[in-house]
Amino acid sequence: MSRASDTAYDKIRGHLLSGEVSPGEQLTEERLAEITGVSRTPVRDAVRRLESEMLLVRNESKRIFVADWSRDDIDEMFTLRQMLEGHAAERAAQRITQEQIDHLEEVNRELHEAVELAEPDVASFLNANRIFHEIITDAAQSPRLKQVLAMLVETPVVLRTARNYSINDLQQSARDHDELISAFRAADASWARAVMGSHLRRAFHTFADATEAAE
Amino acid sequence: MSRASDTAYDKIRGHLLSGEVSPGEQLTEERLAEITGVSRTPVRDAVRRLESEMLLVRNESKRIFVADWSRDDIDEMFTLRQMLEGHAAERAAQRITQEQIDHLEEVNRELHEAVELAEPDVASFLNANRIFHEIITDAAQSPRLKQVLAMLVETPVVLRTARNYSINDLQQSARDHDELISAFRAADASWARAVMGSHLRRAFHTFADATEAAE
DNA sequence: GAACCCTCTATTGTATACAATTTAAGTACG
DNA sequence: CGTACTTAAATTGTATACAATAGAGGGTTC
Repeated sequence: MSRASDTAYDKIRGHLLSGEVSPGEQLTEERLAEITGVSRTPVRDAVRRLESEMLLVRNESKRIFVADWSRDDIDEMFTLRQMLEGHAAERAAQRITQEQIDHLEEVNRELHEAVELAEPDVASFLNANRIFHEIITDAAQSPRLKQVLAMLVETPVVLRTARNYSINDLQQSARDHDELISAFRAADASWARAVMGSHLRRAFHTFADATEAAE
Repeated sequence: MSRASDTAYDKIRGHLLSGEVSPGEQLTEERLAEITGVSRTPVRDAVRRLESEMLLVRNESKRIFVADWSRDDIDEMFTLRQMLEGHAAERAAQRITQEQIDHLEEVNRELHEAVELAEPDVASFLNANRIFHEIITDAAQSPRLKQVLAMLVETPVVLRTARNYSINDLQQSARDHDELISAFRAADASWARAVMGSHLRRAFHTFADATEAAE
């Protein structure tokens, strides 16, 4: 994508993830154009992308709204990621390079540091976590799988809930990553898939627990 | 989508599936606008959709090309569909209505008729097959899953190869559908998933055999 | 004749005006 | 009152002109 189109995407996405707008709220192309400082044309491109990520939805007459995510929606999203990232891990175990394993270790070192503080640095954790999963997706060497997974990104509610994750949960997540790296080193596709599966399923329950606690 | 945008999508898609254009061939927005009879704006929307279906690809400088599919790409596509449609069948088994089962039977009757002729009507077969799978995806009641599966549609090469499928393969496909309907009637999610899995995996080998035979 | 630079052309990206459609608001009529 | 009809406003869709960028070709220099 191009410059204006990308900045529009980034700004709108930031807006949606920050929680400045509420689920169900209507947005118009014009208003988004004002916010982002570009014209409606690149805004429309950005909106299309955000629709495919389901951060925005349209009603029957094409008007744009901030998506609302039920607990079941999020459950289903994690289930799909579990299938697809499990498959990605399996493929990656057979294709990953030494350089990529080194990169995984480096990123996971940062992730460990972020969660072993007295007060965990959740923003750093989320960032390192995202990069870690991206490296695996790339190592799977399937453009189609990569494109499909791009639609299943973190949702605003999951990102905001992450602030309430317990230190234990965050550290378990880091240990899952350690084990994934072991599976990749052993080039054991089945192991990699299994670890990725439990990693993502646990992530859903961590989210669900944190949500209940907040209520 | 809107009128001009939809007609552009349909016409370009038809063009790509018909085989009038060859893999790797460059297309320009302007030329597509001429073909479709609308301006570049809706053409750009249509191209975005076809990119997400990977019928079109862009090079590093954003120029548009007809996608080229290797055998491995198609293998991977069927594998992803197997996972996701298997999941869809599982969910559908727990949610499908009597009306939807009736609809599946009606569509599959047409499919049977198309493949039990002396000279099978492949176009009717493909159409009924597509509708059959769509009903199941709808019955799964997961908007996200539906959106993801929309990216994994038939490819030009698979559609063109279908002309070479043997009568046996086509009839086995119809029998798979019969068994899926049985699984839905029994509301047996595990059975539905298993049948869908073997159905799609066999479909890949049918394609692969037909391709080899043609060479 | 090969490497580099320059210009011209082809192609995609952006802004904007206008068209089409949908929602909202009034207003008349029962 | 409320219901239906009419008109106005809001919103998205489309066309088009222009801007930005990438690619191709051609010429110059060594």
